[in-house]
Amino acid sequence: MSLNNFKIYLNDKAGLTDNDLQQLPYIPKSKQFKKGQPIIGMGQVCKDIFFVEKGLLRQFSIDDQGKENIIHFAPESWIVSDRSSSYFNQSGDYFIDAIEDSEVVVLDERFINAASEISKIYRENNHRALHNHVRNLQKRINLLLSATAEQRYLEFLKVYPNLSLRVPQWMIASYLGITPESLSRVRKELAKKHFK
Amino acid sequence: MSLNNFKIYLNDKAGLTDNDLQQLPYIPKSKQFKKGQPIIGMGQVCKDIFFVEKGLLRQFSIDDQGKENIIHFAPESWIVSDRSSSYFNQSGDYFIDAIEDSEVVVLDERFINAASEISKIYRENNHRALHNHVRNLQKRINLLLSATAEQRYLEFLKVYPNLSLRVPQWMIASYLGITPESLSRVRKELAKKHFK
DNA sequence: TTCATTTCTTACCATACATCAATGCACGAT
DNA sequence: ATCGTGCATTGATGTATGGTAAGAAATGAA
Repeated sequence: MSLNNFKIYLNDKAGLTDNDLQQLPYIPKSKQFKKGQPIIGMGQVCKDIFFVEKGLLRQFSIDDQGKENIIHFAPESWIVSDRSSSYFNQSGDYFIDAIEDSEVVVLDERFINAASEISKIYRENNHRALHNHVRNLQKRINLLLSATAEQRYLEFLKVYPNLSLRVPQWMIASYLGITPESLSRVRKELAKKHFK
Repeated sequence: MSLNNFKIYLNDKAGLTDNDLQQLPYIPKSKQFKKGQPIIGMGQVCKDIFFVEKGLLRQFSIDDQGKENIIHFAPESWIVSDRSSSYFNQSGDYFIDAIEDSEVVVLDERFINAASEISKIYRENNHRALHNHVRNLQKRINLLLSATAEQRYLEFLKVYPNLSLRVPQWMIASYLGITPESLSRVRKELAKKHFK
């Protein structure tokens, strides 16, 4: 419960000084989530931002055929939220749940608004982070438009190093937009290549 | 050169009052671009935002095999920019060019920063617009992960109504992540279905 | 207009990935 | 240990989309 990662985030990424922190309405606490436990469900309006102190979350949608599509993973020190829902007050299109037992800091609207009021730096960093998010999403779109399953898998390994062992393969497959069977074959091919 | 759409944008979408406008360092002018003319090239650092007063732009990247991938189209009153490049001062990953003869308002860093300083509403709207952008990108990823070429084409028709006749089919195909030949076949199938 | 170039369509075959089904393996519950 | 359940692998086959090539149609230039 030490919230080390979160403190680093507040200082380094968010840019909030100790002085700023004292002006906030409250200091966020973390919540525990068990493996498999939902953090938000589809259809809920979600105004919170989730900071992952420890563990691993995933954000995904479920399409008409009932198939899960994983938008992204969030390991330690990453942030997730259903921004579409939070900003437009519409019911969200996404689920978030825990892949591992996780410790998550929940930042609600009040906290975020207060931090934005208090600190220009926070505002700017927030904006920058959003731009970075857009950058990543566009890159993902590019890959989905043009890359093969193998290329997308290799990119996944780059974007999420160390995650390939923590995430079950069928989830990775879902993230890549292929079936678990296909991913298995891709991995087999890659293994073959590396022995040559 | 009346900049009607742009004025509507400044008032309605950006939320800048007449008073705000007078405080700005300058009032942006529009530039003309001929069909096919580049607006920014890959590798350039781009700190500008482009508002389309009239005409039609596209944003795209070019992958290793030299294939163009269209990220999105921007008809009248839409905005494009290479946000990844503008915010991180890195060379951009994208091209923007004109699909039709176009009239484009170029908003540079100075303008955007000034407007952000002057108006809290502008800042908030800007932020909201970014969130909306993220929402759209995520939706696009979802489609690319799970939908067939036909479903993606139907979605394109919804997102960009009236554009299917203005954009050459090979560009639509590029946006959808399929070949022009496949799009041709998809359209044929759809026509067949509608006659029954 | 006429000619040249680009875009669209169609046909045929190739390929990547999906689907289905069977098997094996790991891990937790009892 | 034993069973059950979910996950990963493998093979056989199906299907959507890609690649190539040719001709038709549209567009643009002279």
